[in-house]
Amino acid sequence: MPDSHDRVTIKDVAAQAGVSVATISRVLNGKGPVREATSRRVIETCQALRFTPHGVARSLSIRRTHTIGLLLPDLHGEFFSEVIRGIDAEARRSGYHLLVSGFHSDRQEMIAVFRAVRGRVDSLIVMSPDREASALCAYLPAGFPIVLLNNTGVSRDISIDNYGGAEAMVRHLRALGHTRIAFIKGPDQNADAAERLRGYRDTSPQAIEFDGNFSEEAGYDAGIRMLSMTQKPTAVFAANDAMAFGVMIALRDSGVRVPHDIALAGFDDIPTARYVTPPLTTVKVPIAELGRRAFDLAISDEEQRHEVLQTTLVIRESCGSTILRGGTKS
Amino acid sequence: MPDSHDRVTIKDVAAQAGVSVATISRVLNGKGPVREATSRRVIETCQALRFTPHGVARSLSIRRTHTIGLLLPDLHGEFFSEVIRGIDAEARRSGYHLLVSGFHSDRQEMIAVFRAVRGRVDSLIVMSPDREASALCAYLPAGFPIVLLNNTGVSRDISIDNYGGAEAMVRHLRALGHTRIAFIKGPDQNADAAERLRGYRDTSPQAIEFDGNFSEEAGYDAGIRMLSMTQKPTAVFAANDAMAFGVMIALRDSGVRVPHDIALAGFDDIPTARYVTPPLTTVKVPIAELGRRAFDLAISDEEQRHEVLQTTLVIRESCGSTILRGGTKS
DNA sequence: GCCGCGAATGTAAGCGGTTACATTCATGCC
DNA sequence: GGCATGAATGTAACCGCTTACATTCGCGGC
Repeated sequence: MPDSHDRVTIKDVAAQAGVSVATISRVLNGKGPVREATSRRVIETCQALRFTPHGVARSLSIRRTHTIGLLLPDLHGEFFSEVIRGIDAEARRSGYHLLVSGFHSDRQEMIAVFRAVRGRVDSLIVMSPDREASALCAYLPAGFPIVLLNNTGVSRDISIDNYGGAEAMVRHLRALGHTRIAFIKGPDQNADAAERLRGYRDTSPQAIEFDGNFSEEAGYDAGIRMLSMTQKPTAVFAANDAMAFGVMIALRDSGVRVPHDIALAGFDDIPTARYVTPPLTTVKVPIAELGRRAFDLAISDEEQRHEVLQTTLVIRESCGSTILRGGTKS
Repeated sequence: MPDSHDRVTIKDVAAQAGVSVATISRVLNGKGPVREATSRRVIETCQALRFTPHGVARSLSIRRTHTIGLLLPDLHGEFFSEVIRGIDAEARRSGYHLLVSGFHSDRQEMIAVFRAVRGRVDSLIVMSPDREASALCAYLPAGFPIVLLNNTGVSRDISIDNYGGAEAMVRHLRALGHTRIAFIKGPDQNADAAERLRGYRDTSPQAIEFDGNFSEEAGYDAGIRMLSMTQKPTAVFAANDAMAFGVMIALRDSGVRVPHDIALAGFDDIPTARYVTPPLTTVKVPIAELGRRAFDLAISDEEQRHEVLQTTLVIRESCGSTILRGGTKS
C-alpha cells in the first residue's frame, strides 16, 4: 500500500536545515537570491533526508502539471506504439510527462476521460480518426486545450495527406501496367480511410472495392473473397499495412504468389512492412514525426492551427518493381 | 496556453447551488447523507456550470493520485506496446491512470524519473531487464512501492520463465534431429537474455554462440557471419523474435531457405511472428498478461512477492515441423 | 553612530479539493 | 411545548508546495 513513504516534506527539510520553507523552495527551483552557503546546506539536507518535492502539491500551487494526456482509440498495433514513441521523445526533451489512455473506441469511455482531464494534464492529444470525435469535445471543460490527430476540428489539429498518398500509389501501380486495381477499404467512420478511398477512386481506372476495418483479419477475408472472383484484380491496394499483411497471408495460403501473380500494396509503412516477404510496397506516413509535432502543438500557445503531414511512396518488392528497392535492411 | 479553462471550481458550484462545498463534495463522491433534492440540485448545477473536479487538488487532499507510473527501457518494438496495452486495460478497469515514460537506457534519466514519482504516481512499474536496475531503486523515495518486470529485486517482481522456454525450444530442435544448434545472444547485461542463454547452454549438445543485442540488425549480422562458417549450423535459435527476423532476412538475401536449409526459432512470440514467411516457431511469452499482473501487483498491499510467468512453445513453420502448425490466421 | 538600501530570508495566504467536527434541522415522544 | 436524536448541512483545517509581501541583515556613506 502506498503509505509507508511520502513522509518527508519540505517542512521537515526546512526544520532540519534551519531555514524557512520558502528558502527550500527557492533553492530547489533556482529562483530568488539565496546565499551560496545556505544553498549548499539546503541541498545537503535534501539529500540527507532523501527529499523529493511532492508532484501534485507542486502542480496545484503552480497551476501546471507538466503532463500532457494522450487519448488513443486502441493501444493495439505498431501504428500507435510509434505515435507514443514520437510524443514521449519530445515530451521528455521538454520535461513533460505523458499520461496515456486507450479507450476501446467506446464513446462513453472517451467522455469519461474528457471529464477527468481538468487538473490532471495541461493539454490533451486525441487521436480519433472517427469523424464523430470532434463533436465529443463538448464534454471537455470549456476552453481546454486539445489537439486532434488525424481528424479536423475547430481549433488545433494535425493530419496526414491520405488523399495524396493514395493517389501516388495508384499512379505507381498504373505505371507498372496495372488496370484492375482492387482497394480494401478502412472502417466507414474513419476519416483517414475515407480520404484514402477518395484518392483511390479519383485515380483508379475502375473501382473494385472490398470492405475492411484496418485489421489483419479483414485483409485476410478480402483476400479470400478476391480469389473467388472470375476476373481477379492484378493489383491490390489495402488502406493500411495490417490489412495488406492479411491479404498476403490469404494469398500465400492459396498458393498465389506476390508480386508474380498479384501485386500488393499497403499504407502507413509500419516497421514490420520491411520484414514481411516480400517486403511491402506502401505509403510511408511519418508516424513518430506526427507524434512529435502533436506534442509541440499541444504545449504551444497557438489557438488555431491545422497541419498536414506529407506522405511518401516506399517502393519495395510486393508490387514487382525491384528497380528502386528500398530498405530491406534497416 | 492552458489558461483559458480551469475557471469553475467547487466553490462556484457551491455558491450557485446555494450549499456548502462539503455538500458538493459529498454528492460527487457519494459519501455521507445528502437529501435527494439537494443532490439533484447539485448535480444539475455541476452540469450547468460544466464543473469537473480538479485532479491534482483532489489527489493532494486524499493522498492518492490513482495513477501508476510505467518506466520502460525504450518505447520501441512490439514487446513494449503489448506490455503497455496489458497494463492500460487493467488500469482502466480499476479506474487508474497510466503515466508512461521511456528512458533511453540511460542511467541518469532513470534516476531523474525515480526522483519525480513522489506525489505523482501511487506506485511504479519498472521494466528494466538490466541487472543493475534494482540497485537504482535506492534513488526512489524511501519505501516507495514499486514492481520490477523481468528483473528480480528485494520487494515485488514478476518475471518470465526464460530458462524453461529456452530449454523447451532446444529440446524441440533436437527432437527434430538438429545437433548443430546456434544461439544468438541478447545484450550482456540483460537478465532475460542471460537466462535464455543458460537454458540453451544446459540443453544444447554443443555451444555455437553469436553476440547480439535484441535488435534486428544484430540478427542480420549474426546471420551473415554464420553463413561464412565452414560447418554451418543446421538450426538457429535467436534470443528474441526481432533478431530471428534479422536472421531471416540475412538468409533470404543469401538465398538460404528456411526451414529447408536452416531451421530458425525465436523467443517472445510478438504479434508479427505469425506474419513473417515462413511463420516463426518461437517461445510464447504472455506479454499482455505480464502487464496485467504487473498492474495488479502494483496496486496490491503485498510487500513482498515474486511471480514467474510460464512460457509455451509455439510451433509454426520456420523449423520445418508442420505437424502442429499454429495460428496462421489469428 | 546612524541611515538607507539592496540582498537574504521569513511569514502566511493561497492553489482546489476532502473531511473531522460543529451546527442546524426535522421528528417523535413524553 | 420541550427535548433527545439522528439526519442534513456548514465550517474550517489540512494536504505540500509556491510566492507576494514583510522583515531582517549587512554594509557603505555621511
